[in-house]
Amino acid sequence: MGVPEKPSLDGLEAKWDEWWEAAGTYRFDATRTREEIYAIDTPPPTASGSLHVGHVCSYTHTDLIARFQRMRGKTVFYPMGWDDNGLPTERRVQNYFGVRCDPSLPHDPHFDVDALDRPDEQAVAISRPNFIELCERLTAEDEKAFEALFRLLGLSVDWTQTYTTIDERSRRASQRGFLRLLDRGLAYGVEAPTMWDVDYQTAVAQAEIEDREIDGLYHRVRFDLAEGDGSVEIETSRPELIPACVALVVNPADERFTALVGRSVLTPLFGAEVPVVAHELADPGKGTGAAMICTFGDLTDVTWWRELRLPTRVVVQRDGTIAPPRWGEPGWESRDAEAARRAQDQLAGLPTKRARKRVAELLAEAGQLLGEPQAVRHAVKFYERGERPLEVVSSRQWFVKTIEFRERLLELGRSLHWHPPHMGARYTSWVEGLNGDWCVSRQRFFGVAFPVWYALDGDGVPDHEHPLLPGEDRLPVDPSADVPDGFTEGQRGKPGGFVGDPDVMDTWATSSLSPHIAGHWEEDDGLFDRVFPMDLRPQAHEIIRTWLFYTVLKSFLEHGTLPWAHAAISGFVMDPERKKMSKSKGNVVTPTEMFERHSPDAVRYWAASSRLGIDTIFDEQQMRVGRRLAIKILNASRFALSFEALEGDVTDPLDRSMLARLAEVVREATAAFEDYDHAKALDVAERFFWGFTDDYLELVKGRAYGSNGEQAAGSAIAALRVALDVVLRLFAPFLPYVTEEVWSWWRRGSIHRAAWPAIDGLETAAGGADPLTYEVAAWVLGEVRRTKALAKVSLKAEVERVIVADTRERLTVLAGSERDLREAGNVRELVTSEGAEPSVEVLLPQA
RNA sequence: GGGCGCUUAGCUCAGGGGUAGAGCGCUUCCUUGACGCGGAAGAGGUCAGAGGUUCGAUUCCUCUAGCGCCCACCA
Repeated sequence: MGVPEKPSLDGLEAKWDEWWEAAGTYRFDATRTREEIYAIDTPPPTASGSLHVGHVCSYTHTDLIARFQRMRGKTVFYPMGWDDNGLPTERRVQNYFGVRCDPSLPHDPHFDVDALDRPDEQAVAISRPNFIELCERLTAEDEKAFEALFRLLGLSVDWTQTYTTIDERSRRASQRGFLRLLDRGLAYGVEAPTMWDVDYQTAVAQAEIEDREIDGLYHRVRFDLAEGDGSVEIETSRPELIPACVALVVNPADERFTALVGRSVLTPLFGAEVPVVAHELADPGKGTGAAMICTFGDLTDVTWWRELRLPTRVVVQRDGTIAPPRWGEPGWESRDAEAARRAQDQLAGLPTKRARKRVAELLAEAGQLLGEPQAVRHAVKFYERGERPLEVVSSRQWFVKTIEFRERLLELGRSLHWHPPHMGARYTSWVEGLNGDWCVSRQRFFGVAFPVWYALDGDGVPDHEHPLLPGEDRLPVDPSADVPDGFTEGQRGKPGGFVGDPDVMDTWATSSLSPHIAGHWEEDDGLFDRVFPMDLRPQAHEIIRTWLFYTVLKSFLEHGTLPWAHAAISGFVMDPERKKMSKSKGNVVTPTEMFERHSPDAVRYWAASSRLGIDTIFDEQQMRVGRRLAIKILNASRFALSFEALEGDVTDPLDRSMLARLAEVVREATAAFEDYDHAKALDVAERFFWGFTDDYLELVKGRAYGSNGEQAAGSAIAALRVALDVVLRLFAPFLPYVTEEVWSWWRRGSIHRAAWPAIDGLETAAGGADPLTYEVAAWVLGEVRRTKALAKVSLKAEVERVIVADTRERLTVLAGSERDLREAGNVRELVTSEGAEPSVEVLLPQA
């Protein structure tokens, strides 16, 4: 191609992206063996959001590793997925098309959303398969935009390896995974109390729950003994649950209550006789030491209820309101059912928060409330997307066994290579804190359906104990549209017929199979066996407890192994005020803007200068530095390739010494990359490069022009070319565009398929030289420059004499570069003085 | 309440038992045979605080403080 007269960064992106695509530069080679493959479990970004600089940063980190591994000779399995499964997409489709999903509706094969008749602006109910079609249609647009942006960023993804988390392959993998767990008894369905969001009206898993501090009131309430005099006081922030109270609990070692254990008390207002029981989990230090057990106020209640085999009396309904009274019915016995009914009538239909206030008033009127309620701030559990506290609701859900494998899961966490290592602690603390099996069913619509139907008996009651399952060859199925073997569509919902399971899977049930989906599990065995277990999972730290944990769990349950060898955890991008950049905070910067202003190479430079696991400050200044580096590479390369004399053998001591130094740089950069420390690799390469242009190029350019004859010039030119070749390859993972551009001037093929620089070759070229010659020469030249700058004279200004004082060793090697040094510094005479403190005295002519 | 991480120049960050480092910003200078979308140089620091180990601590240990994050059963 030749060296251009005026090199520029403009237009490199379009040119090289097209070239790489046409040449298949980043195409995965499925014919290679496992040892020759580096497989990455790329995070699928959420399709209904938008990409911001945080994505740019973390995806760049992954790309650096991919490019390094590719240059080391690996064929890189670097797929891309789009996460279009789940609530964000569901809500977006509802708003965008004005529809809502009703899973009970049959699939309409002739459905046309554009022809929908919507006279009253009401959302139109459509079937789940039709709803999924709309989700796929809408997200396809986002996915195109995302791909364009990732291409611009220069990600070396193999764009023929893409998937979406709602596509057929993902649904098939999710359902297959579920059926296999079910078959082995590792997944099970059960009616049990679970955390429930009253607004979304769905069960949620522990991983989606977060604590939030809210204001509450402690109410001190008196429970009178059922027989004889006496009472027990308790404190509660949830008096509205008194009708659901089934026992009081105290610690067995708490002597204050020893005499009461085994006796009964009456619930205030409702007159239900409940026992006082003892359990280790009761904390003598909290409240009065005695607590109410309700069905269900929190997960501790569930534990007590289960372990103490207490009865159930549920008052909170699925929409978060208090149920109408049933006092007097079986299980709702009361000393005064009429009074209990009257009391609960005043609460029925109220949301818990309002019922709380009302109960407090009733308690006060009844004289059962002691003192004024005390204000407290306490942590309460919320669904991470929810607005009201979670309730514990009993419902039928699917679970995946987790708890019994806790020790094995902890072991697996320890054997995973975490980058940085301390991120492993988050996994450990999460697994140690798990309090139940993974609830994988959600009462939502857009998601992967459970491949399950239930036979209906003569009364139309589903038989949950014997689910009807499809063969794996039928997957994916939608039980709301497909029919179980041996039935006909006409039998749907009829006594003696069947119904489909209405729930969908937690999105993580799909995401946790990303290695399986990307690797075509059970569909292309050759491929899956070659890429799994994968080498790398890159991801953010906030989803260690979800995506990372569930992927480990699924891989362990299915294969007994870790899904990957390494986990690279990236930090957040913070704005200059140190707030996390996120769409909701309105402080996001669009990547496109940054690409236009600074170039993709420059943006990558900023991303690459931050290390894994560290939060990064968004810094445009750093992008300017990256741009400057890219431009410097263009110009220095052009210069280094511009000398007309013939390339010779590298014989000059300074040239050899520079190459010896470069060998050290390659060693350090390689070690850093192998240790997943890309920032250090960049730093090492960059440091060398700036010295190379400031010192080495200055020192040898006269000689390269021929000032000392052909052979001396030939040595310089050869060394320049070797060094440039190596430096470009060191920079290639970081600055793919500018390095490819320069490579194309004088080399064949793509630099991104070239070999990572080898130390051996450089050491051979250096002929056993020591880096010291280069170091001392650069030092003396720097001192000459400094003197001239301080004297405010041109760098070209002539120097009378330079006197260098140093050790014999350093003065000896200085002789090897004396001629270059005198020419570069325009120095008439160089004198040395052995033994003294190292110094350089620079004598300028008298003005 | 438990845990993890951070605290080094105005800013963003490296470093590591023995004169404290880089880039940016700032100031000054230079139109040098590639680079003004340049280049060179200068100023700038009790390495958060207190103890301890050591001949010597910014570095190792302990504690304290501040910041950030993760986890924790709502009495």
